[in-house]
Amino acid sequence: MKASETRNYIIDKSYCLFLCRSYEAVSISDISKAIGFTKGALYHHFSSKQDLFKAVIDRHLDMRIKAVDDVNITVRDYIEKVIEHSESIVNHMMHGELSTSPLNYFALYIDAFRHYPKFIKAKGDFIQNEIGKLEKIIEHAIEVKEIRGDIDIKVTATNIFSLSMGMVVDLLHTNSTEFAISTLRSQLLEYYKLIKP
Amino acid sequence: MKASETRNYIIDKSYCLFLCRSYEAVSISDISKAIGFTKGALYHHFSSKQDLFKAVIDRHLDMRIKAVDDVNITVRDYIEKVIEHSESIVNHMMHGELSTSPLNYFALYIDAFRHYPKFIKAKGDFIQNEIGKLEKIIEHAIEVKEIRGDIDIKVTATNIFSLSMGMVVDLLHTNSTEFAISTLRSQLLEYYKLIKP
DNA sequence: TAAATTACATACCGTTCGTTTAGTATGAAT
DNA sequence: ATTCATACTAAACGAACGGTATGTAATTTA
Repeated sequence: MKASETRNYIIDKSYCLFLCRSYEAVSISDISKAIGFTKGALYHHFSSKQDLFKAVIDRHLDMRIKAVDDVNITVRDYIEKVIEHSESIVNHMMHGELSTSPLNYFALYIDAFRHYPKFIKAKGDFIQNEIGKLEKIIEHAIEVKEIRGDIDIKVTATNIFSLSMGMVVDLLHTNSTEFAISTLRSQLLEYYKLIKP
Repeated sequence: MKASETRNYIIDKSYCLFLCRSYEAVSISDISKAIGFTKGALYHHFSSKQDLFKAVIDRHLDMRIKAVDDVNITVRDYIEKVIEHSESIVNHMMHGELSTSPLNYFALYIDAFRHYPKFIKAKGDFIQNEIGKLEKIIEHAIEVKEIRGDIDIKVTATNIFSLSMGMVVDLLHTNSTEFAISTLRSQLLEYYKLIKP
């Protein structure tokens, strides 16, 4: 098999293991069993366990979650897009080929933070950028009088962002995607109701 | 030394290690070095690593975060109490005797979820209870016309709760307690402004 | 077609893992 | 004074850890 194919194959299989257990809990032997190759083969493609882990994170956790690119949309549309996007992510988590708990995704993020320092910085920048976009959308919405003008733009953006983040805490305990999504929808729409003129 | 004292001493020392690294990453040898006793002594007080870990969680993560007991307060007071309470927790995290990142607390929660099944249930119940209390406070606030009557009580309670949860995401990336707390305050007060009559 | 490189397997390295077993001071109770 | 449980130490257990050295079949290159 071609090297790059095998490499990606190993990364994908390892991803499943790292996702369902922790970095430390997954051994090289576990991985070699899962991929059907020996440890020697594994170390032919990756220089160390950390090296493999970083490759896993780069491939599977670095895909930027751009729910919305266009900043020229209404807040209402933004909310709808965020809900749609959250739904697709959650469904992918829970009902995808490897159905797993959102808790595992959190855990993988934390593992990435701990074992791959650059990742935490990238993630922080991403969030800042997302909120920045949202601020512009809100600013525009005020101009066209979609929402009230007496609100704090920065804080409102943070609030809307926080609400979508709150969903994940929800998911951690309920384990029902339908409930979590419908709750998120209610929360965002309630907030939208409040900031309408 | 008395058994119970030693036991608690071991739990406290182990807590520091489990907090700063993960369950798997902390070995029995690490712990025995930290406590200054041999591994044998450790196994005299605890039957297994898991047993010790559960004791750590019971002692250090089970202290219910009851920011507010009284449901006969205004929403405004509730918000103030939540901020105060969050501040004290965050300060304890970052500037306590063992100054650590909030990320570590998250990680410990996840470890608890994974290695101590009953904990996840207890935590879910606790959150439900907290939101329930908040609902009563909001209900009362509507009656006395502190806040608008046209809001959804359940959703509003969830929203306020989500905002405080959003702070932790903030903390994960900023690492500045002052900023996180002041952001939380702005967020909650902005929301309060929106639900005022 | 011969040489060189790639892609793997096999076998093993020293270390550390969680756990157990046997033994020893210590202090209280009989 | 003797018993006896308690609180610990010391040493070792097999298993598993991450990693490596060497070997070999297959593929590519010259």
